[in-house]
Amino acid sequence: MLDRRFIRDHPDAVREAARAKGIDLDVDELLQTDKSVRNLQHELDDAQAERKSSARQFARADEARRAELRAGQAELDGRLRQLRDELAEASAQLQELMLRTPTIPWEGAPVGADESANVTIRTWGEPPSFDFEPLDHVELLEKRGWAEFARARKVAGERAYALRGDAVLLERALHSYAIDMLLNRDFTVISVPSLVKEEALIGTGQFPGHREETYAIPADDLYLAGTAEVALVGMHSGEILDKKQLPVRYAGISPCFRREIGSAGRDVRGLLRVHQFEKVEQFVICEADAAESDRWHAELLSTAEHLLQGLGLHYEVVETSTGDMGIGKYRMNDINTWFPSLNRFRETHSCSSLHDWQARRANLRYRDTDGTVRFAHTLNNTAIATPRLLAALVENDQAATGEIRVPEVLRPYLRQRELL
RNA sequence: GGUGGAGUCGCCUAGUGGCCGAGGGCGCACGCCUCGAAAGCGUGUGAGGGGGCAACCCCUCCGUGGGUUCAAAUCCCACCUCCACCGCCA
Repeated sequence: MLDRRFIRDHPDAVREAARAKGIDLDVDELLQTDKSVRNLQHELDDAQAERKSSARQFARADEARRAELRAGQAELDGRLRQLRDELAEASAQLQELMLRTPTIPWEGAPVGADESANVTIRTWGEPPSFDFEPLDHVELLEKRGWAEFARARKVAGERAYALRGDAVLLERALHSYAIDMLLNRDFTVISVPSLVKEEALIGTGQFPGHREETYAIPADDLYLAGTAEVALVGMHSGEILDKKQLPVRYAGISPCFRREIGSAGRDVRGLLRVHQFEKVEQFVICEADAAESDRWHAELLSTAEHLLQGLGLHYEVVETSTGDMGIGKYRMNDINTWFPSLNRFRETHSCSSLHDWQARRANLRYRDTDGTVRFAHTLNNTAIATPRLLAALVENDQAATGEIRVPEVLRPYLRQRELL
């Protein structure tokens, strides 16, 4: 969501942002609706003031005066009802438009319709070289008895999986490694609900745009969140934090659920795209300052890179284009990790700055040192999402025997074993 | 799942239809006093929207949404959340 005053003052910037992000939004309609909401509100205010003063006079009035007042009140009531209806309708229309209004993307974002316009800004490491024919993660996991696909799909359908044995320990080691790194950076570890209310999903911006991506539990009016960010924003929604509490830094842990409706039939093999996965998410609430926001963006990105560097995984960092970053993002950098079986990179991390777009939706504010109440900035980035990263790890670190060389950083979590 | 109780301005609390256009205390801020502080005294102390060059003014908000009434924090209904007990349960 944007500031209505900002939209009034900079309609061209909003128009340009919508165009760059490929969002269908009629800014003139938005401006007109905003104008009529304000006009109606003003009329209603005046009528309301009149009505209140009439009711106040009533108590002290004699019978004759009361009859007179009643007549005036009846007339006013009709007018009030009409104004309220008109205002409610205009407000609903405005809200609908506001929810579809994008953040203005940063000036460095490549302009383009989709991911083909993304730009690789750096790469780290080298693809591993093998003196044997490497297996893909599905073959490898099955060879080691580390995963069950057929049986899992028997109970849970397509894209289901079960991890077994050392694969589970390895997955847990990845999460522990990420959590410890974030703890060292003054993040607070927090496990959050995945089962969330609709308002939480509107607050983060998943709704109304990507409803079809989210599992719904209609019997209880709940949904399964695709990321811990939904609960983390929701938990602070409606709050006014003190400036001293900022920045809020969370390592949010949760199971994540995604319907993958837009990619039906793609990546159906293995662990690359599943409906249920485990994620440690980096999440920051900071003050509403572009430079501060930028610093945190760099910090979150750098932490994710450190994690991958520690694991010795080859990756690239991508500057995401306006058309690929989504409605609420100011800036987005994906990190794509190398998958030997695919002979290419696949997205394993996504680092996003939302500026105050999300905070406005969720009504998440803080009191600045001068006493002013402002909408905060929010940012998020993956720390570790498995099993996708687990798949990358086993593919990259496999030996000819099918054993896995454990990266040094994970050994403390695996009883110092060097090979699995 | 059942029964009972509760949700008021950061915190505690007053408030059972019009003097609530929300009172008091704590906390906080500023001032007086003081060498300085404490205590004491005084003043101030929420959010949103709108209008005005400005001092300032108007409207909305007492968990949320409806309803009754000329008038609702107060009465009625639904929902949300919390507490207690019973049942069930990892």
